[in-house]
Amino acid sequence: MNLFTHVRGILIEILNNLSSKGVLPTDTDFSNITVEPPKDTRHGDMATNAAMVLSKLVATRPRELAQTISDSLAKVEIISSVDIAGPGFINISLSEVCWQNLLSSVLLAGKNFGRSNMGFSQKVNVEFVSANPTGPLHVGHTRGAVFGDALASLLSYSGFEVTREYYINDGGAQVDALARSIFLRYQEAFGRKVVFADGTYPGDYLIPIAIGLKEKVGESYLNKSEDEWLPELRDYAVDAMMDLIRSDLDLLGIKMDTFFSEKSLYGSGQIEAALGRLRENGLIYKGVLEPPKGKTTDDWEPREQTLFKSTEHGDDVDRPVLKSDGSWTYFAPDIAYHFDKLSRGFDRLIDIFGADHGGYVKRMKAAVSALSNGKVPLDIKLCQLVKLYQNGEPYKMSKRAGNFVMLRDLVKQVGPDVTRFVMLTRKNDAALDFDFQKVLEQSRENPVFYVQYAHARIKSVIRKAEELNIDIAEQALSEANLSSLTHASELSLIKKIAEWPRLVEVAARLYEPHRVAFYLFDLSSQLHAHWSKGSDDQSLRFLHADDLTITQSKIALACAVSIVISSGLAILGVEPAEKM
RNA sequence: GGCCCCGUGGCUCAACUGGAUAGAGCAGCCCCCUCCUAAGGGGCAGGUUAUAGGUUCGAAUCCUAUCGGGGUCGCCA
Repeated sequence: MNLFTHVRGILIEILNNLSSKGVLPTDTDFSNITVEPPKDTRHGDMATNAAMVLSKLVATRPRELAQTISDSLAKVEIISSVDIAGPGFINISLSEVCWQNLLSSVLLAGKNFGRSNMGFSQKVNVEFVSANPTGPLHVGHTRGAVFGDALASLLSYSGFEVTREYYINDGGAQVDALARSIFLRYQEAFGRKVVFADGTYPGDYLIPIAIGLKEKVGESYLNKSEDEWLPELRDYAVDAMMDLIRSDLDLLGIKMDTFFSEKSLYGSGQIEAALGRLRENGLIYKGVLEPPKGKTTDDWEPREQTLFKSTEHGDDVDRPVLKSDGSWTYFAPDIAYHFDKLSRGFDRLIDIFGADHGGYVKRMKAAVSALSNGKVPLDIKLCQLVKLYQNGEPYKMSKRAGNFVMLRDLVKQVGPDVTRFVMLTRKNDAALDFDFQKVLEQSRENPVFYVQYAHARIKSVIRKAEELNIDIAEQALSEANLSSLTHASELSLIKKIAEWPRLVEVAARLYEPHRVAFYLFDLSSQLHAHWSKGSDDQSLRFLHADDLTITQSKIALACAVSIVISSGLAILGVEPAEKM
């Protein structure tokens, strides 16, 4: 349960009451009235801006209105005190019993504490990674992969029906280049000398693929012309690359629900159908674009093109859908792909792009808006670059030198948990520094270890409690007598736990899984602080061999913290540590 | 030049999308293990939120301009 929405409900009831008494106008909009934890805990447990928001409507001073509202709030059973502060905040404190009861309900809910139906089972499609099938994933893809997967988990935790999807760019010329590169390696496997020209892929990862090809087709390709082997080899190549990519994703624990092939859109009439839909709405026309403003226009020539009128839907310029040779631009199958997503009945679409694709955001949104008549929102989250460091020194990657750091090498070196957590400790639209050494440090500077250590400490005392014959089942703990949990440090730990459902809601609404990581760090910090207080004040320790009732109540608290930590880590895709 | 993102203590970042005295970690100084995991905790110090205006009860957050950093810019996907 979310105590904040509960108290907000009580508040709204009071406000409705004031409406019917004529103190407030009838049909007042209460939607921007909030009940939130105050920044400073000395201000109480919760604060509402109600009086400040509403005072304009009734032409009274905020503090005066606040008095009226707080008179009613003070009568509510779970509320222990109400006061008015600053420009008209109403600060609310809840009774100790209320917090103790909350702890019980957390234990009763177990790992479901924090889940919500905020999404109303709406169908959401999260498209992410979608790397070109020309090689294994590298670090550049990793952030988007982790972000998309965590966002998908977060949304599904919040009651959305989520599909994880990968768009395979297997339609373009790069697949030909890939096939030719494999053919070179294939010739090499027969001892021939080969040269990798510009535009081919010289990476070692193609060697085993070519050997596989040799085993499959023998010598049969050696003396054939390109137009004979190329069509077959294209499919073989893409399949092989997608196997590589799938196994890379596996290393991070990412399972896609759907792999959607760009190629499948060609020759099936789907691109024509999508563009047909736009044409019906009068959004396809032939015209000449203006040259880009201010940019050097040496090679610019006015040219008539088939254009999508994306400016009708918020884009800056209209976008071409046909090349001069009559084939589609990249954008055309992308429109068709999103049209396909719409036809599959999703209520909202989310695309995760690298920041270098920021220029496509407006046109893609325009396309979805046009195709769905503005009914289905497309949200595009951009992931900024990851800068690699080795002991504080920038780690240089060069595509030409071929020393690109691969996802699998990264994960092999630091492990999937560290990779995932660290990638999520920054907002998606801020650049991220990733230092191979620092992420393995075992200190407070490393959030992964800090959170894991908190969890391991809790698990350790729970194991010891079990040895004292305490029933550590969540059900039993939820029924324990918790009235001894009255110390400020214990109550503030409970209050931090109580913020979890609200935090999840905010993070899900804003598509910001990093908030989960920061919350877990905060919660762990409080746990560590509380733990240390046990050194000065024996009564705060979790284990009391001479008083099992007290011990049980303390273990209930510890257990609730571990529940929230593991739920949060589960959203991030990180395994909680039992021991360290 | 157009568009998008970013600018917060010496460093790396938060700030519940407009709330109260802007919070953490690192680095610096001081302190805490006969005691559930010190891989931890407590304290001191450090800020005109790039700059200048504006919007209002109230701005790091919204608007305008300027400066600085990154990305991107008509048939490459």
